[in-house]
Amino acid sequence: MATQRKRTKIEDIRRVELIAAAHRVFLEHGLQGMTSARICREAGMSPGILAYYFKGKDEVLFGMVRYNNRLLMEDVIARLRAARTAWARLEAIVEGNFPDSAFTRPIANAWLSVCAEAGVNPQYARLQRLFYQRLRSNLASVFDGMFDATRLRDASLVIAALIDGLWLRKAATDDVGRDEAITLVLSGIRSLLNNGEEQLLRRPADDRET
Amino acid sequence: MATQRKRTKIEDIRRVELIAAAHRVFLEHGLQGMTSARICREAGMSPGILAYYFKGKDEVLFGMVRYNNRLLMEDVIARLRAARTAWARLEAIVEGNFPDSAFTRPIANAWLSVCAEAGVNPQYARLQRLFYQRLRSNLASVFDGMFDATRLRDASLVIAALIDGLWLRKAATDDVGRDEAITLVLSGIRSLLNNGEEQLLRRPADDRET
DNA sequence: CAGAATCTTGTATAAGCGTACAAAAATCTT
DNA sequence: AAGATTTTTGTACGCTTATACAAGATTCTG
Repeated sequence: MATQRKRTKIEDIRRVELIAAAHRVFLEHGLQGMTSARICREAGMSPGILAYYFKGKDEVLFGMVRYNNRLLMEDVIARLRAARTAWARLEAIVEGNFPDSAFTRPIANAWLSVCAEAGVNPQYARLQRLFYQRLRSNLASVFDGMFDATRLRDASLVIAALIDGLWLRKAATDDVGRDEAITLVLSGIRSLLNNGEEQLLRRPADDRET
Repeated sequence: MATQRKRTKIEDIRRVELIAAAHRVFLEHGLQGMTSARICREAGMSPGILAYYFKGKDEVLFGMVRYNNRLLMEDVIARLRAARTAWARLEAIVEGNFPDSAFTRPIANAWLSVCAEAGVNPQYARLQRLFYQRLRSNLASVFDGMFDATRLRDASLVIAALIDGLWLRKAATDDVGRDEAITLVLSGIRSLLNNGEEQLLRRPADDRET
């Protein structure tokens, strides 16, 4: 029992350290350059350590993606809870997709390389789909009762596309800042809504675009 | 002279064949899985042939990307030339970004992997930037005299983001068809324009969304 | 402080990659 | 057709990678 407790503790510590190191390497070198050796070196450990705590490199990677998604989602959920109007909830969702000081070129690139890998590795594709479903259900919670199913779908598609497209742009040219990206998405959404749902959504004009 | 002509001919043939084979491999296995050996096997030649006609693998790759970009752009330019109204020109640009029967998951994925690589390889990044500049100058030609610089920039950003986002979505979940994607982008643009530029752009209501 | 369990290291292995290159085959020249 | 040139082949080299594993270091137990 005592041994059990200690073993578990160290094991968890190392796993977290390795995942954190993997995350740093990931952001710096992309999915491609995230090698086992580099992860271990970044964590200040020897090359073989990774195989001791993880079944393989993929396990580290999935752990990392899961970890980050959870952080992101917790943030969005917290913001959603604090929001009082429908528009504020929209803002929360959008801002949650551009996490504070995480809308940077390296991160955009890293995320992009995961998307690219998802096309080959079904495991990644599953994570990707989960991500989209969550965004869509968040949006559904805002538009609940305002839109019919097809209009909800269209709106979700367009909003998701806007967000993803701006991330992609960030990765490519890095000429859009976080605040500008959020403003663009929100004003895009406003345009969509003003074009037919004037009465459905409480007018966002009384809010600030921040 | 005769030798010159013949040599050049064979050389060009092989280069084209290899680029075509590279393209097929690229679509099937992604940028990652596009190895020299596979390209040669796909072309029905021996592994060493690639080094004979190209300086390295990258040269094949850049040739491939350039070739495809040129095809795409020629298509857009032809459509633009045929368009008579501003809205028709917009349609041409948007449709040109969803080439006929090329809006498929494998292609979306392949394109995505190039974007991801562009974050590491500056050569790719250059191609990427050229691509964006062309889209932007095309859009500028439509909005010429209607928008000021900042508004043009915003519109270009949003439209490009919409297009890219839908491609990314295609790669991830493959739940959007080509026609639907075009419709979504065009109606998104319409919303944007209706929200302040009613008089500037000839009303698109008299056009069909096709 | 032994002895055992746990943790860590460093290296070895095997696979896959791009590329170079000698030799073989094909083609052209005269 | 013989010799020269171009084209193609197959292989081999060097490098990088993930992973396995024996041996050493550390920590816990009694």
